[in-house]
Amino acid sequence: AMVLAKQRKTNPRALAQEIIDALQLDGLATADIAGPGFINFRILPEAFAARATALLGDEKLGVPPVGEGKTVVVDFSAPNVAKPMHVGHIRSTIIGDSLCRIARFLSFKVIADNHIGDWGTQFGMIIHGWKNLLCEKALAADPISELVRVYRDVNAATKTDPTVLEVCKSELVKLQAGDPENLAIWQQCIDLSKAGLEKIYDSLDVKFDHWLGESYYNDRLAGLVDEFLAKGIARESNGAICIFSDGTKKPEDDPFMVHREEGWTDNPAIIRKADGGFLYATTDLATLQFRIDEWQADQVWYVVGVPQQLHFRQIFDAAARWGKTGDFKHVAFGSILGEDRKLMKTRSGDNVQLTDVLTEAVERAAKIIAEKNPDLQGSEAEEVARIVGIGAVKFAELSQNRLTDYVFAWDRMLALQGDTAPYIQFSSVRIRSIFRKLDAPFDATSCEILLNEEAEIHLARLHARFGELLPVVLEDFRPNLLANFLLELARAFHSFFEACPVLKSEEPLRSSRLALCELTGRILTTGLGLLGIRCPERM
RNA sequence: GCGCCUGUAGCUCAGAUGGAUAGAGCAUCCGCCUUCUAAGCGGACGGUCACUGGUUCGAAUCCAGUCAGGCGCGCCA
Repeated sequence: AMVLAKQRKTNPRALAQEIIDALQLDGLATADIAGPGFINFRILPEAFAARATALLGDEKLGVPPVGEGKTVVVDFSAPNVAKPMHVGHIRSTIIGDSLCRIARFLSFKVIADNHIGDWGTQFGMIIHGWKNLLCEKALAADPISELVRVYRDVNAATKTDPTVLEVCKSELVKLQAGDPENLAIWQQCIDLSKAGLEKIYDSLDVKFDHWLGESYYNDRLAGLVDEFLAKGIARESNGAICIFSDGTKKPEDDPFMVHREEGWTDNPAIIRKADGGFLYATTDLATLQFRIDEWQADQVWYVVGVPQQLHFRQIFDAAARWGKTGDFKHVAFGSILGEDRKLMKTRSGDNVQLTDVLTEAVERAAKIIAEKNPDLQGSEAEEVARIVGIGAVKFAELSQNRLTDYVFAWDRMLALQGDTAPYIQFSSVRIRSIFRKLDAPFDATSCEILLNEEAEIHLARLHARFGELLPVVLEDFRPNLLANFLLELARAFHSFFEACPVLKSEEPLRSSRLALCELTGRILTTGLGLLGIRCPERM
């Protein structure tokens, strides 16, 4: 009551008492005054019990359909073809997939689009290498590695021999002009790369609705530039076609202005090079147009690293001037740094590959399973190792704030102890174990939840929070809030598990506790599912 | 030069709209398996929230400045 008391120039504690006297809490809570004028509401256990009981019959677990009627396109992962996915790609892929799952659960119509880099200048080198350096055997064994090798060798050759660079450029020009041979090579590269990518996405349990890469928008780019010119949004400068500031914003808020030693100066987005080629910005604008016009997108979320922030500010600004309206968000994330605290560069080549991380994760999980639960054998043990290992990697990523940079470290990414997915999965396993011991089928919908022990009340309090939390997660695109909530719920369950016997308690307590277990299990598995993490039956 | 992100326990990190004694995990130490899976539970230890000012009854949180790290700023993506 302190803020209000100040406005009214009255005593805060007295005002708090007035407020309390006027309230009708109807057995929902008690209220009392504390400190300088806080009003503390204590929700009664009966109120939490009623809430939890109601949730037992709710498919959506109290989550409101805030996305009803809205279409959102989520642009994430977007690797370049003919290059392996390294650990730097993991954030976009995992965060983006999780946002898709959460948005769907909140009743958005979600379109997951993998905007792969399948039309870059790198194809000049790849095609030249394909024609001259390709080893068929190596290509058959591991296509992406061979493509990378070829690319690297050509790239190295261009450094020493300028004629190689010229040849590469002419291969690129031929490709862009529609030369059948080069197009065929290009198409093969795409197909081989996609097959490799699909394998990783399968193991990560990540799915896309579309794979509309850069090449898909090729034939729209020339028209787009013409339109920007005709509408006066872009103009020629030094031979290139550029979008400049429209002068409506203060320079410091204008993505088309930059400050250098000499003062504020133009910082245009280039949509056509002096040589006639198109760029990243051109493709992105064409892509945005397509998503709005063809897919009727109300929102577009770009799950792309923080270094591209300026690019997206320019794209969104240009789109607005172009008349493309919608709610566009750059869901930026911090960088994964190497041991030297420098950004992991794609071109440095010695980055840790994503497949190696995933393989190692599953192996470490398998080792712990063999140690902790030797009863698990064969294919079941392998399946559990995959669920636990991959889950741990995903959770390591999703449980932290997306904007913080971090130094890649195996042990941190692969931790299976502590605040990790396995901790949460284990609580779900304990719940399933209880239900396996049950002699008769249990129907929670006809149960009433009773709360007496502190551990029970704590559980029910968390149950009530799930539905409130999920919309907040999407407000700022912070799946880590969900991850942290699930840790809290799992922690609360483990405490409950130690303190409150379920099967050995007397009715009606037994049914109540079974219902608490069922509700907890449903929220845990649903919540982990929204992070793209599965729960095993046993572990 | 200007802009964006980050700075919290020995280490790795949480801390939504400003609220009361700043939280987890790892590590260290002490307890708990004849009871539903000990990948667990209970407890201890550990902090000038980078620094300096300001706004406020109240600041890790908002504002200004300083320092440190990362990133970005015309024809790559």
